[in-house]
Amino acid sequence: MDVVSPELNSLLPDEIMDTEAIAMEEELPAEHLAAPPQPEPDPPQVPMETEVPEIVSLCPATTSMQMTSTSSDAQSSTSSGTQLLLAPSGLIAGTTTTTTTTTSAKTLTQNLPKISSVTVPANHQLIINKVAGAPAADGKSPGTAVLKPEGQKLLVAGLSKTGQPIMLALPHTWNKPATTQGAGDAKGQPTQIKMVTTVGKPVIAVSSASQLMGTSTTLQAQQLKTLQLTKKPPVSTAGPMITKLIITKALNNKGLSSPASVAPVVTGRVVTQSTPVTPPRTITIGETVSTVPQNTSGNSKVAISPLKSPSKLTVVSVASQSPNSPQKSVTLPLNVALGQQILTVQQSAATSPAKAGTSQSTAQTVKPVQTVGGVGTSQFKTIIPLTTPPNVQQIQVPGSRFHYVRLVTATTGSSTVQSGSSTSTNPSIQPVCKFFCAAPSKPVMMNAAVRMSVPIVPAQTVKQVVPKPLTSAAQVVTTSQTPQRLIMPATHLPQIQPNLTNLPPGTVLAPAHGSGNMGYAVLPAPYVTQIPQPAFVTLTSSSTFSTATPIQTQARLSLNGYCDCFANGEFCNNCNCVNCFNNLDHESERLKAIKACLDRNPVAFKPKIGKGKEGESDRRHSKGCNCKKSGCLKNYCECYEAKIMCSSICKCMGCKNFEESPERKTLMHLADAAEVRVQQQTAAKTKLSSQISDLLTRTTPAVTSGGGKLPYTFVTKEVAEATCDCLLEQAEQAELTNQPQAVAERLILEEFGRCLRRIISFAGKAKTDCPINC
DNA sequence: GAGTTTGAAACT
DNA sequence: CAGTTTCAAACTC
Repeated sequence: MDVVSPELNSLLPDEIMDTEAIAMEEELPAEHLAAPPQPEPDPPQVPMETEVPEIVSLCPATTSMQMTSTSSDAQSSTSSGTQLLLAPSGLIAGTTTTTTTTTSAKTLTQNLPKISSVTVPANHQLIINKVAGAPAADGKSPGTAVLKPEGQKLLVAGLSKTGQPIMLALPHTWNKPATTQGAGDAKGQPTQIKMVTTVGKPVIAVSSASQLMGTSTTLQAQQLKTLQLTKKPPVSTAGPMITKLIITKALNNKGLSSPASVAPVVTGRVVTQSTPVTPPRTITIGETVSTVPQNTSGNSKVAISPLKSPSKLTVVSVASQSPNSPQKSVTLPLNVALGQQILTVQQSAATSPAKAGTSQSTAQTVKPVQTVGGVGTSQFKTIIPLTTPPNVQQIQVPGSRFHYVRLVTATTGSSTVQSGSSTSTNPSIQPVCKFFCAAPSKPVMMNAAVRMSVPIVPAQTVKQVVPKPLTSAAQVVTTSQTPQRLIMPATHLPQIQPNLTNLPPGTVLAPAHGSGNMGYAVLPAPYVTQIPQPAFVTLTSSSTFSTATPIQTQARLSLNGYCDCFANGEFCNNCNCVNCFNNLDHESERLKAIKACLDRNPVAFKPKIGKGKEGESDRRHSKGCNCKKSGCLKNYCECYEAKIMCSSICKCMGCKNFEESPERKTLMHLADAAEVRVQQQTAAKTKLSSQISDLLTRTTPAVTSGGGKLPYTFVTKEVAEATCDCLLEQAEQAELTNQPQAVAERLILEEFGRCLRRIISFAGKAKTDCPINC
């Protein structure tokens, strides 16, 4: 039984479709299959505190990619290929999903070949191991079972919005990308990553041979669809290296009618059936002959969409095509209509349009590749070109909230990624920017919404691609909302882990031009704003990065660690930096600085506040504070600032920021009291305003109804005299009774009030009785 | 708003 | 690893 230990899972981001666990699983020796693996000492990464892409799919970035729509078992196309099957994911995190996950998992297992174990760790990740020797066909074979006899692993990364578990099947041949990275990957052994959902419908598989071809057939609207991408690396010694990307997702398109049921698919096979709570999203896959002028021989465009924030669009472009490979023109416009979000992804090859797949794109045609699941909100679809796992590296940089992916391929093709204009309203993404310069956002609450459009093209391939209408074969990636985006170097970083699922919402990845490794960039919103025009972002290839090239000169002025914008992986925007290099104009310096920072401190960009170990508080400072004078009771202390107590890892002196600290309690009480006062004051003001407003609304109509000015009309000389008489009478009575002056004044004022009420009453009555004359 | 204090990060 | 320097936020007046 291969199970991710709870402890390990506790260290993993709940909301992340954790592929890291996958990598870890792969590292485990075979003998560990019988026993739960020991968690690694350190969490693979700090949990992202923001959104998590619902689904991240990768597309092969090498020579060719094909997309063809097939039935459920179409994915089992070419033999030795790396298959990635991504199932729709939705809300992954959440403690409340455990039950559902378990139930769904059980359902799943019923249709799967003998599964030795089904475990649902705390983070809702489930790894299912098939019993060795079970009569299950090799997953590579077309139409065969997903699980391999050796015991293929299925990882339930989470639950989709509809509650269906997201299964990620790991091939035994899966190798840790970091170690197997390399264009060669001469093993020639297929690597399969299959993410499936227990709920789904017949999949539309897209398979291809060399170029990204696509034929997508919409079996049913709102059906689960699978996109299979096949790619062949140009260099393969042991045989054709084919990377297949199969993405299956039950799309939840609110705008569409909900299907009665959807058949889940595992590698093209229906695993289970269940009735989705919500209608699956539908992504339209439109494929047309590439007509957009592009320099790149082949490219794939992938859009990764944000999780929580509907406004976020992540675009990952990674397809590279070898010049020698047969050109198969494929234009794959993907129209994703998700509420207000429309995502269009195009993939096209330069030549041979005749080979282009014929996928009908309709308004409801949906592209399978995407995912995203915002928590409880309509989300984007994330489409990520997939490379073979070994060629995928994750760069987790700025803050836990941003993850970068580096895809390394040996291809020379360049790719173009384009993102259309988008309107964003959400902000939940802004994850990280603890001190986001341009926005007042604070660490945990980042709600800086940024509208922007990020066209990206590979360096040296700068061509403008005009976003086209979403209608059919639009060849742009459009999102209604876009988030903060970061740009990261495609350098080879040791800490890079293959985890494309951790791509932050709004992440835009694009391949860098040039042969060899491909670079990807994540562009922050500010970055876009710096683009004077719909220009394209030129991405720097990894080759430009030299080892440990600290910025010692001017770049350091603003690219040092002191800049919060930089520390948070953001471009400076509207901040007060002097000689700022943290901008587009100094992209290379910035990238080098990032590299230098990461060389010094691999976790430099990770969030400081992460999860504590099991049994400890959920949140704790990752490094611990080092306060000496503040007693950890001032905002100088990062722990205190984060509203968490100091932990054992803190090196502070005279710490008073612990549970039983009287000083801390006092501060807390004072803070609470202050807050209560503020609330009370606010409430009082609100109430007073309401009363005044109410008084005006009640009295005014009686007095001024009909447009007349009754108060003035009825306060005649006689009325005034009568009122004065009443007041005098009241004064006399007070005097006769020897009332104190204060009491006398009060009685007089009360009498005056009564007089006014009578006047108003008469005025209103007169108005009603004689509306015309009055 | 200016000056001081403070602690993280960079640097040596 | 420890000490020093730099820096910007937090804090005080």
